[in-house]
Amino acid sequence: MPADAAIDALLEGLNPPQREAVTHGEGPLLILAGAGSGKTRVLTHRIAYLLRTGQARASEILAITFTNKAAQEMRERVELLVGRATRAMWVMTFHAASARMLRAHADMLGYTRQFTIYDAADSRRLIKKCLDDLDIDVKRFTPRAMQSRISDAKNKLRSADDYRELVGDYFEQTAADVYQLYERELVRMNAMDFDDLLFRSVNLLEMFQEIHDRYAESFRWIMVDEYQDTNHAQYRWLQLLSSDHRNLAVVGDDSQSIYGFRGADIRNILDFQDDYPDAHVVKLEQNYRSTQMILDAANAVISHNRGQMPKHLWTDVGEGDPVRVREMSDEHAEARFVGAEIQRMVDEGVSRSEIAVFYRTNAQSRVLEDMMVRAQIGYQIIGGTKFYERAEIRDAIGYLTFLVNPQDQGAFTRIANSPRRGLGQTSLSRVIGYADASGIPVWEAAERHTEVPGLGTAAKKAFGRFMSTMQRLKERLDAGPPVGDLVDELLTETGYLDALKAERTIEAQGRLENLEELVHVAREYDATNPEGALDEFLQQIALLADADTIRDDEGLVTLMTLHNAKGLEFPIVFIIGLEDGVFPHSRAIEEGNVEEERRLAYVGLTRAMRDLTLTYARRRNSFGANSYGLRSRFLDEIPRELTDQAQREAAGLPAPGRVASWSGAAAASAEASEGGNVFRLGDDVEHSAFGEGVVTATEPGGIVVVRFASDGSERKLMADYAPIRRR
DNA sequence: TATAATTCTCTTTTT
DNA sequence: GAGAATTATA
Repeated sequence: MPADAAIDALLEGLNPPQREAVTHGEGPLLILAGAGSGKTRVLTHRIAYLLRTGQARASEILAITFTNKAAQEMRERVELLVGRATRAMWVMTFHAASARMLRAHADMLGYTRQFTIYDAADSRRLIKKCLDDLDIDVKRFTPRAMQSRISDAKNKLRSADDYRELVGDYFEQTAADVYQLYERELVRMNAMDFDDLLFRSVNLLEMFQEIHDRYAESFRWIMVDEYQDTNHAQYRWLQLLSSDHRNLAVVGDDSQSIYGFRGADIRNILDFQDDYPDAHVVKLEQNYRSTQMILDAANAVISHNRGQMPKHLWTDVGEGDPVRVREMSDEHAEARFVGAEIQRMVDEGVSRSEIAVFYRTNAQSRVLEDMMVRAQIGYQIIGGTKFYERAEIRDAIGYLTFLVNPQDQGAFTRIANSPRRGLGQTSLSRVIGYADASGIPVWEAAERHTEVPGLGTAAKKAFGRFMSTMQRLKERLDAGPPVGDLVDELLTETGYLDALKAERTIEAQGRLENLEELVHVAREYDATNPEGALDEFLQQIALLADADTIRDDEGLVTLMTLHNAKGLEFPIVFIIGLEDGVFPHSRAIEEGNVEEERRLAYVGLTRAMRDLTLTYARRRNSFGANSYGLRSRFLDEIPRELTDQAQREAAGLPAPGRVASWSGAAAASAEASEGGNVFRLGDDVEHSAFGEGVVTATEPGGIVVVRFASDGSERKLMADYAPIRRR
């Protein structure tokens, strides 16, 4: 060990197992990192250590994450340790690294380097088209189901032919047909979907020895984050790159494997030691994040899963407060309760950015969002309807895509008649048909519209105008302008902006603003990538994840799904909708995937640093109809002494988590129909003097605690005598 | 060919 | 209950 002061500094402050992982030299390394055990710290310090000790050069480092945000964070933290050398490293997601390799060697696979990356929606549209072309009933064989089969096959590195050999029933037979056509269409359009990025880069490494050797020799040190979420394609990808030198260090936690539905194979981490019998294994079990109460609750829940790798998370930050569990009458009361609690905390000096609310499905965010707006609490929602899924943004990107990739019929179909140019379904099909028949890019077919059989005079004229605009833009593109300028000009020249302005509606106004935002995004890209090209910009936004849009320290409460919460931490966490059927999700229950849901619960619980509140509702409106749920089984897996229910019972209150008995509910509704003075948590009330408020607590003796909107004050009132009524 | 009206799905989770 | 997809109408 070199007695270098800089190296000592690097190891300072690390606990013994962390230090072990950082200083491990050559050979496979498995780091089992419990939640909050400082794995990013270990990874970044390991990279710095390898450089400092002269074992590795920066260009030999490949560090893989799942989201751009995680990659960005890792890059920044490594840079703090080693400075500029970071630039020579590949610190990025699986998909970004794959795309980069594929761009360099696209021609080897029959693609051009301008290939389009299709996101899930693009891919589904193409699958729909394939189904139509094959004359398959999309009611029986939904594009969605087909997409999931195809994606599943690709994640297992099965080509259409491979898949066909394994086909069992008629459904799979059909899926094989669709897969085959879909694949052919993708190649023809010079496009790849997300799964292809991995699949095709594995192809590349397997088929071309010299390319394989080049990358395998170049990346002598490979590090992988969130290894428990890798799928088979990613597994093979890593194997191809690391089998020569075997310097593969993976970090993960089997208890946090939550992407099985997307093909992640938990066996990758469970079997790592079988794959590499000489692997060095380090367990990080000291948690630096949460209180003991929170950890105990999380440990208790996860212990109901079978076959976990044994580990004992512990902390020395202290006992902390019990986990709060609250029952609400419905999802609105639940949202109001969360809002009132957030307001109370903010009044006590908590920053909004310290608070997060998690839920199982994106649909649950709506009620919360309504509440946050009404309560005027600043918030950010991660995921759901995404910026890049809006029609106008997709149109703009469609234009850019078509400019870059003249073979992309999907992009062509999208934009040719947007704004309206009198180019309907029929005319577009004729041009595409001509392109297919003559084996030319659709761009060229549209240019040669005079040769297209069956095209009317009006359509020919419209195509002429449209394509001369596109040609002008293409020339502009070839001059290599900043991407921001190009987007701006494109929207003007194509008449897109004028068409929107002419609408003079509020929606159109919103769309214009969104497009302005896109121009802004492009200009930011230009600023950070002075050499950047349009295809790279397109790749970057295609591979953007929801999680990448999370902003820090903006005084905003963060609302997101439990999946998006992985890897994050917040001092104060609310998890809502803890009902069987919601969480665990009904579909998971049906399919027998409750263990994955439980891991998701574990992920959620362990995000909280000091304050954790879990809520559930007796009644919930889903799909337009009321449904009555039971509290989540996960709640019952938390020992009572870790929650505040036991305390509240001791204080003479009915345990709030247990009021679910329907005698209580019946009594409450009877009271309500008589207009009596029984108030429940989350009720909106009106006081003749203080105005509107919400019930934040009830106490024995008919006392209710009400927070008033007017001044934010909280007052205890006698329900029977105070001048309040339910709104 | 474009719009308006009406019928259907749909809700897990996402790189 | 909302959005997309389909169908009817101009």
